[in-house]
Amino acid sequence: MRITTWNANSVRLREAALRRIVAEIDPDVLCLQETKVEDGKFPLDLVHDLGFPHCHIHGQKGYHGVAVLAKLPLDACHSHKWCGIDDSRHAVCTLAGGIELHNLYIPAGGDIPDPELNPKFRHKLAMLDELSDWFATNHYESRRAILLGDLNIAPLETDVWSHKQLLSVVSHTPVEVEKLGRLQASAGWVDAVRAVIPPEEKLFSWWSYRNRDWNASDRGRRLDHIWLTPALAPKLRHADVRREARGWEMPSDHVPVTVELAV
DNA sequence: ATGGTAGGTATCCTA
Repeated sequence: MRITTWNANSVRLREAALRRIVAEIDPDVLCLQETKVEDGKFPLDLVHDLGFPHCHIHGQKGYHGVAVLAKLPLDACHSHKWCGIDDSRHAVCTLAGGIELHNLYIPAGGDIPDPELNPKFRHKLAMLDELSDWFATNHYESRRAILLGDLNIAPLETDVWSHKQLLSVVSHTPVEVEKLGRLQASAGWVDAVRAVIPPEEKLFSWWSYRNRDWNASDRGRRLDHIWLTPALAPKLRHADVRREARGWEMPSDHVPVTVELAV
């Protein structure tokens, strides 16, 4: 089973990219973030045409929005609200075989890395805390589950183009990395991509639109992740971060990240 | 140190 996560940055503008993801990666489950569309306007015809008869969409007008597209049936689809804010940032589905999939879009957190001064950064840290408590309380460590999505944090030094220059840039600050570590510990989540691609290698999944030549300057960050609970980790067979997708026509600023599981 | 681009919505917010 191949599972792909991709921050589409507006699903309605990415028909060509979606067709390419299906043609070149062929995921069984495709999880999207930043769909930026309310459910009534989600391009369902395209989803079915792409070969996904099943989906769980959870969107809102203009901002955020997550979706799970699947070749096989999805059970117990629902969504979560965090920090008392009704943003569309989390979709949950159970895959055939009883694997629970959590598709997350963590807040980017604004520009100022100070929770006192910046409510968006405060929200980001608070959501990480709530998620950590929730996964620990519900004993996910003993379950078969997948947590993936745009977590908007690059935890390792090799997950950013310059560790030193990004230490006070939101996405790589020590306080965020510590809280992401706490979330990872909440169920013993295994970073599936880094289990395949050595942590010593630089690896990015996002490049800003603001760089004139993203490929040459290569000022990227690894913001998109796929994690597995310990029970599922032995099933991991392959992982792929599709860097070339950043160079496609009408690209998202994020590229697809995929794992293959022997289930 | 600054500003650069993209997307959605309504002319400014977010990333």
